[in-house]
Amino acid sequence: MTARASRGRRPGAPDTRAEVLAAARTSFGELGFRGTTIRSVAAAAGVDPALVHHYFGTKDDLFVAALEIPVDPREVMAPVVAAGPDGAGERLLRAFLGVWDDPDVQPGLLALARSLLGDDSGPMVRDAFIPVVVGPVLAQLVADRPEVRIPLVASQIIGLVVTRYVIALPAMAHAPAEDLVARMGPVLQHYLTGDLA
Amino acid sequence: MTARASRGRRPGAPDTRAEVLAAARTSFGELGFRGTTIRSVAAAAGVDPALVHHYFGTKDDLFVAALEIPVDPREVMAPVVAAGPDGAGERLLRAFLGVWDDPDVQPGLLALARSLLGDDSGPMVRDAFIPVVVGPVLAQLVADRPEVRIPLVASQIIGLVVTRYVIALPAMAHAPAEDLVARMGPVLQHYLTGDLA
DNA sequence: GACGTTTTTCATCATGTGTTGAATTGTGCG
DNA sequence: CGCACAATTCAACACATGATGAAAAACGTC
Repeated sequence: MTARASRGRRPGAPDTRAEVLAAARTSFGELGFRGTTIRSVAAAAGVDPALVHHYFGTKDDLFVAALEIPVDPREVMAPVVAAGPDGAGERLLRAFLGVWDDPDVQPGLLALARSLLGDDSGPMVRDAFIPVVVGPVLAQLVADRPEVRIPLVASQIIGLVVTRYVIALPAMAHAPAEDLVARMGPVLQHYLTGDLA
Repeated sequence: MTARASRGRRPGAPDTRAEVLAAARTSFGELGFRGTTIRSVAAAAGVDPALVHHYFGTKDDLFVAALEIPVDPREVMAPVVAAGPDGAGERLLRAFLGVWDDPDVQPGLLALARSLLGDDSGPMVRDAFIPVVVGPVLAQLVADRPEVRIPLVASQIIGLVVTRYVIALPAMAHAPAEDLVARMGPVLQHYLTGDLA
């Protein structure tokens, strides 16, 4: 306790730990969890594989560290839901794209998405992610029959994520966010509050 | 040529080869290419791993064998495009769901989709699958600006595939096909021929 | 019954992986 | 300087996987 000041070596001038984490993020985002190897991450960071284990423990630990995202979904969505259902489709999309297009956040989100889609984590996203995280937020925007409308909204948003970020279809990946808001916003609005046959 | 009739042993009464192929299909569909192991496929078929190699060669060969699908996309889509743009959204969706809901075809398609999404085959679907296979078909249904409309259609259909088959959100997975046609058909129609802001 | 062919298995190799623990280097503090 | 501690690397283990080639088992044909 008594001013147990640090002795010994200080963190290296180039923050190696951060470089390893960044390499892990992009690798997880591009190749998924199984496709990413500790050795390849270490190589990308110009470092020995054992160092990766030294900083982050097991591979799973490294994965959750790579997923750490400086964004609170509820905080982002608060203004969207606060403004009521009118025009919610476009605001929802704008907020969503704002987060995903942020270069600081995108690698982590991509890693999350890639693994949720690829590595047999169907149950994860089906039983936890959608119902617990995004479900309650969308529920406040929906006109009625949320059990029907929310999956429809999810389907269009997931399609957007896959085509724009995961697969990166040129027309989707390079389109300005506002173009997508204009084209897909009405569809989301329809799913949220429109007539549902 | 001269009635070189088969001598030796005949194919086993329970068609082992077919069982191995079926096991491979479901495994590739549930766990993707990387997640599937030759040993697990052999175990699921109650068979020695070497037998898998004996029938289908390498793991890649097994994969393409598992993808063999008794469906010609152009044949399925022909009536859809033949009837013209009116109501094409609903017809497109109906034909699509008809194929995917066929239990004979679904495992192979799932394996294909899972791997296209998961195993870093972005370039594959981006540069080959969409432009070559589905692009030309959709191009015949589109009002104008195909480079904008086709990706939008793709995004909604991919969202449907992911939520209904890959992730299997209950509301999407258990919905009767006609319900989905009624709810999402108009959206596809809008992407195909509607006003695009 | 004996041969030939196919099916099926056994034993094995080479490789890549996650992980670990000891050893080495480097830097600041007394 | 020399000590303490952190950063970093080396060497190696245990394990799973894809793949191979030879042997054994099953079955129809002559």
